[in-house]
Amino acid sequence: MPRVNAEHKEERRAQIIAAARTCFARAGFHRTTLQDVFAEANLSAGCVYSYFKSKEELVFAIAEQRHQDERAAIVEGSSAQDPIEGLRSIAQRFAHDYLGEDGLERRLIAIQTWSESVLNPALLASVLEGVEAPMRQIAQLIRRGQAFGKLSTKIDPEATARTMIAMLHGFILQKLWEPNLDPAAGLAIFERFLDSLSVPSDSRR
Amino acid sequence: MPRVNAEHKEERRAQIIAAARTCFARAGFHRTTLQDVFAEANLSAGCVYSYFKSKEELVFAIAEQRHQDERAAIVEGSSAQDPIEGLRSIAQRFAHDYLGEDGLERRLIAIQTWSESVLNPALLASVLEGVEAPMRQIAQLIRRGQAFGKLSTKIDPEATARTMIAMLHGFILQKLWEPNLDPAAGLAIFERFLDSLSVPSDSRR
Amino acid sequence: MPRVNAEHKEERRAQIIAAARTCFARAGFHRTTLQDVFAEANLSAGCVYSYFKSKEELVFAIAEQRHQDERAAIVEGSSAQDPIEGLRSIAQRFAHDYLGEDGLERRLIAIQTWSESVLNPALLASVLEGVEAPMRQIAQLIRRGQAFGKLSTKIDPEATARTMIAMLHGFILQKLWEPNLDPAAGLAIFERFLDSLSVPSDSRR
Amino acid sequence: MPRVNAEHKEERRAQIIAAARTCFARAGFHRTTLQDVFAEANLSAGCVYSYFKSKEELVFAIAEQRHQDERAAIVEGSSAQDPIEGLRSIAQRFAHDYLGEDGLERRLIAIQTWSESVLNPALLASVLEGVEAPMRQIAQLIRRGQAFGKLSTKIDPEATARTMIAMLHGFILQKLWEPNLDPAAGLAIFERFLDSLSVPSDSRR
DNA sequence: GATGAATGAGCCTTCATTCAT
DNA sequence: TATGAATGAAGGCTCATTCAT
Repeated sequence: MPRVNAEHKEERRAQIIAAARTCFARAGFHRTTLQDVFAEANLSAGCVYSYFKSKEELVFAIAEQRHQDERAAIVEGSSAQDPIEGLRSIAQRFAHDYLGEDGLERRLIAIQTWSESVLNPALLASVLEGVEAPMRQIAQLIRRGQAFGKLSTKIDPEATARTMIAMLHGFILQKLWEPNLDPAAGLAIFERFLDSLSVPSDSRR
Repeated sequence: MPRVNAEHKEERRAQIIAAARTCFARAGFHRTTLQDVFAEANLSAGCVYSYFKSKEELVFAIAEQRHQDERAAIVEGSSAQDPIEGLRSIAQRFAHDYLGEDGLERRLIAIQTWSESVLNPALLASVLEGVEAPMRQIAQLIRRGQAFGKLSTKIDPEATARTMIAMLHGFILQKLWEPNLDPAAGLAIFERFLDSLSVPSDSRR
Repeated sequence: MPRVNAEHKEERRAQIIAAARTCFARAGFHRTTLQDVFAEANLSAGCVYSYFKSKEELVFAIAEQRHQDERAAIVEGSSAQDPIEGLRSIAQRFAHDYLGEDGLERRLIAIQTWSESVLNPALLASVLEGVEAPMRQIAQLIRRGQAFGKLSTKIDPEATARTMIAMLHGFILQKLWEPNLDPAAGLAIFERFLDSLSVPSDSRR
Repeated sequence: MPRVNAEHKEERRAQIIAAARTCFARAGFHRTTLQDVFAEANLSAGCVYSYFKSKEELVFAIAEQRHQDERAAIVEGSSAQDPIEGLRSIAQRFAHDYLGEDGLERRLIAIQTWSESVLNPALLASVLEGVEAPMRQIAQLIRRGQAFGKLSTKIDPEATARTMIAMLHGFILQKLWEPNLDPAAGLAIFERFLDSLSVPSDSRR
């Protein structure tokens, strides 16, 4: 029995995924050949194929990984005591990860995934879950904010959450198109948006 | 006679672009083969090639057409007397075109174009112009609204315009992922957002 | 409209099939690469693929062609007045085509087809029809021979036909294994076999 | 201890050959991958490779095994006192092994081997020996039958033996194509054929 | 001896593009 | 101008074989 265990396999998987992310971010899913990935990962075709049985599966694995990361980000925010702080925390976390200077690869993978998802049901399911999980958490935080009297009860938690997500996604696109865009301006708007949802008496910051 | 030729050429171009849009919406840029387009357009390979000298050029032409349509939409909105009404009009026009039930093809083409643009400088230039032209118009309307005392002078016209666009794009993505999504809820939020930008005394509608 | 008509297409098809037969006879279905066929046919990959949409289809087309040829051979024999002469004629025709010195390619294709047919239902159907059509014709001739009092009524026409086919196939195998084998000896045996089926009074030759 | 090792090695070899036969019968030589064989044998790649140094060698070993079995069958028949009984015994033994309901795997291996042998000199040598050894034995029996006055001296012992083998092989093919075929009818014909070779006075059974 | 992860040459197939008619 | 048969480079994927453990 060779000295290869589950841990080694997990490392290889990660190595392949990392290489694929690099390639996909550089050239997109379709323009990236698997040869590119093999070269980037320093692995042979056969080896990569023993971990992912098609290019599609590799694409899917990368989408899944993205959503796992996002879920982790949300859990953090949801644990905040103050729901407003929770919202702010989630927004900042996402803004940092996706709009920050280090987020380029993430952004590039994101848009590829979005674009691919509309033509690939399996990917769509993954993207949907990745979008809806945060949406539910945000709506939940809003509801808690309303219960605590900190957010206006006139707003619809679901629609508001949806809008927040829309703004984030829209900013991701803009940051891709204009790499020098300062995400701070966007965040400021977001704060103002949050404020607009707050109960009048509570105008702050 | 040259007029007839020019007209005929323009018709053929339109016919090819329409066929390509249909194909691209159905299967994406990369999964669509030019033979698919030839079949959809009922034209031969050679004929299509005499109008577009590569697949890339066809993709580019479609992106351009998209932005021409959008520019037309904006001009309408900018001509409104009341800047707030102008903003609302632009928002509704975009919402109708991109979020309505008939907008599916447009949405599919849009996301393909966005995704492609980050890897294709020529396309990026086209997309950028298509995004920034509306943004400038909206910022201009906001500035006029501020000048008329209808919008708070505390807001940054550019950042706000950027946010409006971001929300629209984000909703386009969501409508692609959840085709049954009712954009009305999102629009309501948008209205509330607009309201939040208005001067306090002026709470309306 | 280019100067290409149905006739031209039929010629190309034949050209490809001929090249494929040559390759398959030389190296077998599995060891033959399509590149080999392209080279032998002096055609590009794309061109061949516009006539046969997979390697399997090419294999199938060759099996079909074989059976069409055989059917033609049978029709000849069936038209003979004397049923015994008809049987002899069919046997000689098959012996000439499959056991003669020019029949090497045919034999090689035959055994490849047989071997492949047991693992490929579509091919099996083709082979079965190719075997059973002659079998039916032979049985029919035997029955006519019995009716004319020239063949013993004790023999089962179907089983006898089956046995004649079995002998032919078996000789094809032997001729493949021993290329110098003289098929005349086999034919002589066949004659003796025919005699053994004849009514006693009629011992001849 | 060396005895144990040799025994163990022989067992492993047999285990591998059995697994390979199963796979080859299921999918043919070419469609069977060695990984299929590893799985069927429950052995690792390295282990199998220490017994057979290539796929081709495995194929060859299987062909050899087949002929060893056949030789055993013949020895039995040759030991009969009565040459006619000896012929009948050999025929029945082969018919049972290759045409019986349990003979499917054997038939499938046989046709694969035949087909492969025409393209593989080493295999051809093995097949030839496998075919000619029985043929010689049968011819010998016929000659004994003639010497004993039980078979017509007009027949050519070699050609007749060859014909008997041809019939058997032909029936094997037919049984592969029509699995429900009852070989009894064929055997009856064979008996009649044998009878036809007998001296007239001796019409029996 | 046994393991099985890894290798990489090479196969089948696709499709953007060309050009003789 | 229009046709569509033909091209051929290149991509996804397989699988016989090796070798460090």
